[in-house]
Amino acid sequence: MEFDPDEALDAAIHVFWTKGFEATSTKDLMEAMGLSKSSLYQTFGSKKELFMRSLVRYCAFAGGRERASLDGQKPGKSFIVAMLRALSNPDRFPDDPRGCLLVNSTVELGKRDEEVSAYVNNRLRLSLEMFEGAIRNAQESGEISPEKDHASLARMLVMSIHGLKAMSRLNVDQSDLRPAVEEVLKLLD
Amino acid sequence: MEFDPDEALDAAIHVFWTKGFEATSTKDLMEAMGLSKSSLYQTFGSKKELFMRSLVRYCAFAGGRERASLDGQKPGKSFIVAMLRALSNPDRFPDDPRGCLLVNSTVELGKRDEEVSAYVNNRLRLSLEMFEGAIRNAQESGEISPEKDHASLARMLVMSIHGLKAMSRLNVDQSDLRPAVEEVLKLLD
DNA sequence: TCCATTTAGGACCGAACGGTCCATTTTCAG
DNA sequence: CTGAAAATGGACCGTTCGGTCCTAAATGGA
Repeated sequence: MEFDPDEALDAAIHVFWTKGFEATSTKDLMEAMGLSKSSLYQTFGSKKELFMRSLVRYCAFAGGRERASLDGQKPGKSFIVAMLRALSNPDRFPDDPRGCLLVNSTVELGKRDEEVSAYVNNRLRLSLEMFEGAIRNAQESGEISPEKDHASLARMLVMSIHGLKAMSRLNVDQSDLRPAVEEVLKLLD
Repeated sequence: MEFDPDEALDAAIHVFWTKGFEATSTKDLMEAMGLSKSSLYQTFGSKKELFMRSLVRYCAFAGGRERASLDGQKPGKSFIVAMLRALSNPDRFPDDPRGCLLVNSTVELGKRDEEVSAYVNNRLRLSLEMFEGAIRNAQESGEISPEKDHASLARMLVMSIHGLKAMSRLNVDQSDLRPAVEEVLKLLD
């Protein structure tokens, strides 16, 4: 039976997401992915390579639902609001580890691994550009005051998301974070 | 020569802060603390206990300078502003790892270690209460509109700090984060 | 059916892990 | 100076780490 590399990657994502890179052992990965050690190394080369593949695949899907809901129209204020509310919704994927693999990786490996650092930096830039674009669109359509600084607003949004996802790693009542996000969204008014 | 346990702890803090718990080995600790393995285990029991001691000591000092600058007066809006600006100042301690050991520990261990999780939760509560108190003080003195919700504002501040510290782990230009913090501070007006 | 490719299983590797133990040396107070 | 306490270095422990390799079994296309 040929295994599906994407399914296997999804399982790997889940493990790395939950435990982090260092605390995940090859044994953890074999069991979660349902692969023998030989197949694992044959297919993915090394733990680190597998991690990078997982990270890339994770990013390809993260936030995809919200982006998809745009359905071709230009993102504006309502897109930003929907995105942040969705991110602060604890029931988003009931069975997945809370927090964000990208944020986790930033904190765990950002200072220690060049490859991860470079990749995450790139994703960060894309994310910033997306929000900047949405803010500018909203300014053109009059949803957001044109006097506001779209660059610093976008950075503020990205920073808030990082805070949200970092705090989600605690077993606190997630609903406590929604009002905080609502406060942040007031900056768009 | 008797060694100073506090100095040794400071060295341990530095290592855990930089590398995280999992990626720090006993060898790393011995070298950084200048202790033999025997002395290390004699004095601190285990890697985990040493980590907890480090975390507690870190917390005893983190933000202490700003709290000290209060000099007895009740914290208000200017305290909050000063605190967030100080936290977003990359040159705060030139030689220490960027980011925050508490936030790092939240992300790395929050979901996986009960003891760390409980401690960090407690710290979080204290932090929230401090900001809530400061906001209420500022509302009483008229610095902040009394119509604002001090609870969600405080959560928003704590969340922003988490975001700031998480993003600080990347080798990005730190000065990019200051405008984001300034945006957040506008919510206090 | 046959053969080449995949996959599985597990033995095996050296290194590093966290941790223990003890004999020796160093320190310091009386 | 002396003796107890503290610190050291290093041997040693079992386990696990990431990773390799080889053989045997399963698979699927021709």
